[in-house]
Amino acid sequence: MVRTRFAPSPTGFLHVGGLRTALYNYLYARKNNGRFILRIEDTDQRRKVPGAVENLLATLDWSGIKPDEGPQIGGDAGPYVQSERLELYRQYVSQLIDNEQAYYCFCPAERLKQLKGWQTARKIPPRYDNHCRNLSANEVKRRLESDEQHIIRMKVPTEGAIEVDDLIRGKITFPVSQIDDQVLLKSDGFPTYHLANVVDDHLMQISHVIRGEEWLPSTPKHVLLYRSFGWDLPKFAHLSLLLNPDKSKLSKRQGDVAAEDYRQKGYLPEALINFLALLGWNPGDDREIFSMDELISEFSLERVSKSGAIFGVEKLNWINGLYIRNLPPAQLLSCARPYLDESLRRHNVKNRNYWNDERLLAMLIAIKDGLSSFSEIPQKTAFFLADTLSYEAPEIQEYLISPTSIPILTTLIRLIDEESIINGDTFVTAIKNVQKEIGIKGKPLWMTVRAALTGASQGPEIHQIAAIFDRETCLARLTAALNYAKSHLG
RNA sequence: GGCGCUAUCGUCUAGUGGUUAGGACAUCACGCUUUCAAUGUGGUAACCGGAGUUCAAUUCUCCGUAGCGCUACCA
Repeated sequence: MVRTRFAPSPTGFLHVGGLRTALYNYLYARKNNGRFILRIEDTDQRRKVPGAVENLLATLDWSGIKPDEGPQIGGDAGPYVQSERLELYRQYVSQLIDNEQAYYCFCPAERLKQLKGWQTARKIPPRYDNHCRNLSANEVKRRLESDEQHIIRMKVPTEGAIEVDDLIRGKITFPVSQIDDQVLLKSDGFPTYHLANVVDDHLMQISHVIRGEEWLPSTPKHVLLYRSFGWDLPKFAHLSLLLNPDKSKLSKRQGDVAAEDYRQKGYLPEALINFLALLGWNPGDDREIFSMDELISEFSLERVSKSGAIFGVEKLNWINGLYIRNLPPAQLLSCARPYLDESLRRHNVKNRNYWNDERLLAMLIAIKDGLSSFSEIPQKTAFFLADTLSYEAPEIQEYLISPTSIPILTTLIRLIDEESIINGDTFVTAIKNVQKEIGIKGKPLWMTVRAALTGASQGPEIHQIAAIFDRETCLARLTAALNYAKSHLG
């Protein structure tokens, strides 16, 4: 039975790198008819952020990754929050103490700090000096009885090598002499990551540990722990890191790193997932677009690449745009709703009778081809919603403050005024009739109308715009532009 | 400093002991469109360096270089 897990610590928001790790774990479990477990690693009380767990769960849920076991859902191997498993770790660590594979350490933090300073000053590798490794049983007993503050350290062998067999990278050898006597239990009674993750992965019967590359160097420590306990090893797979455009580890400084940021910016979860899946994995052929179900049936660890990948927003934009364009109208409207509301709010639109769903959807359809994320909606819809347009841009004045603008607009207004109903077709016919009447054609004609209607030199087709506005709005805008032209042409 | 990982177009990547080194994004040109997009066609663009193995290395080996990670009572 394949069992994978995603084990974030609740120190903030869900990092997109973490989301990718979660995704690969999820895909691998689903692909192999296994189970995907979510576990919260909150063993560092100081770094705990209120609300982080809830946020994590919500964002994961939004992304479409659904754990089979975890906090809130439950499961046979719970609890799934490490701070609720303290007794378990204490129990297992005392087993190691009994077997002399771990020992009490009474070194105060101050001494360790000094030691480290001394070592780095002499450019020797900072290591614990095993000061408490060989304390006599009597001394340990005495100091424990006098309630001296202590931690528990793993007794790491002094020589030999640990070979880790990684599913993505192959065999990797680590000299054991490089490994410190790791802290297993902290003075506050909480376990360190190393202890907790080994105990939990074993107890939760995790078969494949798929995690970030930053864990590769500590894997031999974990292997040592599995051995000390006499447990079978899970399989390991270490994923490359996600990077900034300058190849440094993906960080807040250079853009958005929280999955939540992308959600807020109007990226569809399906698009983010699709993009993330391709960042380090490929199907072996030319396909680029995958639904979650398709990813599940195609995924394999063999096709995961070893090198770090830059999180390039350009391609995400392309994928997201593609997903937006393929959205059925009803979904397009519901996904865009928050951003439409923002647009309406910005322009202080009160007349929701006029801007009803039908009209909003038509507007959305008019602009959606150029959209790479929903957050562009307020900017792209501004000219539809604004009460008054600005004609100050040079490329607008080129057409409006021109000898041809007054005859064009005057004639068009008259022709439209004669129509009882204005839609895309009748509006376009009216423009063509302007051409017939006054002989102005081509760009000067059409761009003047566009400028008058939108205050911009580019946008959706005139046909579409006119279909969205009603007769009165069309007339009002043309008249406003005509007045502007008149006032500037003397 | 020590240990480890990684190295193909600007980016994500495919691939091979002999290939015109393939695709996608981005970019450029053209077509479509009386605007902009979307879309279609085409173009520019890459095997980190040096040795070795070999008839032949981008591919295998070693060395170097660079980038990254780890080196906490953080995960």
